Amino acid sequence: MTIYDIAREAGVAASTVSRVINNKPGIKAETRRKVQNLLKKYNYTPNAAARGLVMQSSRLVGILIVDIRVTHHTNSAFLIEKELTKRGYCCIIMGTGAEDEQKARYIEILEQRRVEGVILMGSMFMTEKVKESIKRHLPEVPVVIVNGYLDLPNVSGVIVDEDSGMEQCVDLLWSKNKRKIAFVLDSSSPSNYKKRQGYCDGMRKHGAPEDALWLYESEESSLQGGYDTTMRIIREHPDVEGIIYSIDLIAVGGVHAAQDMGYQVPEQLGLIGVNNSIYGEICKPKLTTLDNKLHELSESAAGILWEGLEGTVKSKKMMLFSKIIEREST
Amino acid sequence: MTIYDIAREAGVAASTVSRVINNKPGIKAETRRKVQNLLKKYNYTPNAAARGLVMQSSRLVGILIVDIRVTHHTNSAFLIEKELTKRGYCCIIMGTGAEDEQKARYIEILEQRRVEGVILMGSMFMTEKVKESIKRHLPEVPVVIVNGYLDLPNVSGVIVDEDSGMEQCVDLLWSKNKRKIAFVLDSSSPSNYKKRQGYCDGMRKHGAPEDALWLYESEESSLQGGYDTTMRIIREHPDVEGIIYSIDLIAVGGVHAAQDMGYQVPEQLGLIGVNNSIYGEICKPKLTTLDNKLHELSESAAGILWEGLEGTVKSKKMMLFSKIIEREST
DNA sequence: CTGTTAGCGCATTCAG
DNA sequence: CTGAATGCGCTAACAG
Repeated sequence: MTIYDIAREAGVAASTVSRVINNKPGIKAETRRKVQNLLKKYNYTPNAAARGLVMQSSRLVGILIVDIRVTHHTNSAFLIEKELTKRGYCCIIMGTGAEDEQKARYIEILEQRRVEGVILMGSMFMTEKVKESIKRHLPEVPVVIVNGYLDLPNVSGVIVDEDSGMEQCVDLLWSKNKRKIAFVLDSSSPSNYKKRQGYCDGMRKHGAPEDALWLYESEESSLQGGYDTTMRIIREHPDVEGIIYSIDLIAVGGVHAAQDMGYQVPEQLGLIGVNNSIYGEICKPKLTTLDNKLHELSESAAGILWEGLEGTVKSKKMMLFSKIIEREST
Repeated sequence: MTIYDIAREAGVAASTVSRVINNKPGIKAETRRKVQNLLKKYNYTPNAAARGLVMQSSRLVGILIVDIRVTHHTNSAFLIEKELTKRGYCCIIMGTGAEDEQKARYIEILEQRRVEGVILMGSMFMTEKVKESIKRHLPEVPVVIVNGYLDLPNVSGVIVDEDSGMEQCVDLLWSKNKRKIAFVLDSSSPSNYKKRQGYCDGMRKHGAPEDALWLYESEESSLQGGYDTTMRIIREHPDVEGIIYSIDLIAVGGVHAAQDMGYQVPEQLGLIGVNNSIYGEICKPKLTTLDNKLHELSESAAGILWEGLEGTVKSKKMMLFSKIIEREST
């Protein structure tokens, strides 16, 4: 069903139908009514591709997420989608996969769809290949990275000070007389490296020698990964007094391991996660966590993208501040 | 940058450029090379809207999710997207919101984008309004509902026997000498009503009188909701011996409430959730849960949609069987 | 092997 | 107030 089909049956020209569809003024009430009836009768819906082609605009925003199973990313996407949908844009969410190749590939796919704005979810998009792909395929379109940044004229970033947040976590444990503190990374991402850096800085600030920096990496970013890694820490350092994890989920695995090994949490061993996620609330004892302000991050990102969509595209960098939520595990 | 721009600079016709782009045979190697160089030089990418318009095909599949924050739905979407992307389709995921109006609205949006297939995630899409909207806007396109079904010629459904699964949960508690069993609903959805039905049937099967059917509804589908509802149950029925919840998350809230009230789980009070989610593994004691076969459900849905995309569209109905994962809470 | 032509469905001139 | 003509970027049929 096209406007021509409608036009023919209504005995008018296609342009008249188009005008009715778009609520343009200057149509006789009777004609309008007649066309509208036909529109309804045939459940006519305009073809977005054709319309986008002639209007030179798609009203499409792409949201790229490395792994849509990751709760804190979909939570964020949810907020952003709500915000942008309210403002008349159509959001399409896509899971890219972790490979750099794929992330770059999806940026090209977004160009093919001629999106007018892009949200990149997470620091995992801070790579050279992604940067190159944006420069190549979307040099004029506003792009906002949630918890990341790339130095390009059309790319903005909203980041959170996870490094200094981590320092505060070290401070917190230190204030509870925990001195032997390990750090566990769940995966390789710029955000996680920043956290690790914050841990190291915090430890050094308190005068800890280099060999007191116990750095661990979990095999996988899962409950089991956190469990296994914590077991390893306890085996290698039975005198450990505190462990900071790069995300809540593996921290919860750590809580389980500590309990299975008979360590009292928090008296004997203080545990901290990151994200202020539901996992920390489910856990028993409830997990102390670094709130990295996901909600505010998303709202800011949506706001900045909105500015870019409406006005002139420019690069912007914004920082938010994390905050410790102290619960029962410290 | 269009094929005309490329054609002009290459000194050939646009159709030649098109042929090169689409790897059609019958182009002199030299011409092909010359065009390809220009294509690369300008980072040319075809406009999907224009191509879709002339080819009468979008290679687009829409995945509708009521709330993209719900883990078991995004997990499912992840699997489906992976499957369909592998097969050359571009998946766009959208969060519709819970209102019936919105769900129907998004179906229209999918028609505008001329998608070639649709996945509806969850039984929440089993409503008259959605059915009407499909009939109106997508009567020819293959639609697959994950854990649901609508009686329309182009709609298929993969469902799981959550009702009989629930009966088994009752059996399990009964076998542990729990007789006073309550049931908690986390939200209104056909899937949840089926679960409730299964609970009722199970209780009756064991000869429980009607007034032994303790039906509860949580204010909200959250940890807190499960906690509060469980508190209410304990207050109203201090002699309760078992509680079955429609999803893991609120069951975990129940575990917390039971512990806070000094009930021994599982000795005194047996608790069961549904979904076999990570929440149940985090929880202490670990939650017994009804595995509703999310993974298989998703794979089947992707498979059925694939058949519809490639062959003739028809309606199909498929049933999978749930299975109890017994852990520490029963 | 390549160019010309037409048309996908729509919005927007410009006439009338 | 309405119609005819044009073009958005692309592919395909038909010539040559």
